[in-house]
Amino acid sequence: MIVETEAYDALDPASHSFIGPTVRNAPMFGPVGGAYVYRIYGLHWCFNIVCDEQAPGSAVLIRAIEPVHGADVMMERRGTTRLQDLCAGPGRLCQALSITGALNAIPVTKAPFTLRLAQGVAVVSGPRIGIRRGLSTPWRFGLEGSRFLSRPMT
DNA sequence: GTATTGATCTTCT
DNA sequence: GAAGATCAATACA
Repeated sequence: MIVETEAYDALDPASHSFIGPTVRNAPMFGPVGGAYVYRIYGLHWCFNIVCDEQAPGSAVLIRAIEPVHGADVMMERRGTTRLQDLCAGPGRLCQALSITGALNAIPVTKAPFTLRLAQGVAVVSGPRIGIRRGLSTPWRFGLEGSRFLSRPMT
């Protein structure tokens, strides 16, 4: 279950789409529902879902998930058995779910992806993580009280 | 517990 | 050539 996200759009200086379409960020300007997967710091992958038909260049970074199914497989991929360390962080969840650049630009509405809407969850917001001061908009969203966030929402 | 640093690739200057 | 939507190991308190 997705428990933490961050929002980016083309008007946001911290967004990859801010500079306009390039080879790397092309999926952000592609069809809504597409995956945007990019490498960061040379070794981790980050997974976004393209959104907002009315505003090209918009996407949501998935920052943390709560393991509900297949924790055993995730532990094997991540090399840890600590539940809180499995998927709490954009790079970690990609390793846990085996998301790589091979899935870049693929619609998340098709295999190997499956998305379902969560029911009755309370969402809170806060400043984004890892964005330089002044650019961190309050566009981070998390499940209230979740123990599986990459960082507390405060 | 917090702080620091290395890993190592892609993109843009 | 520098910086980055990060993580894990290490050093120290």
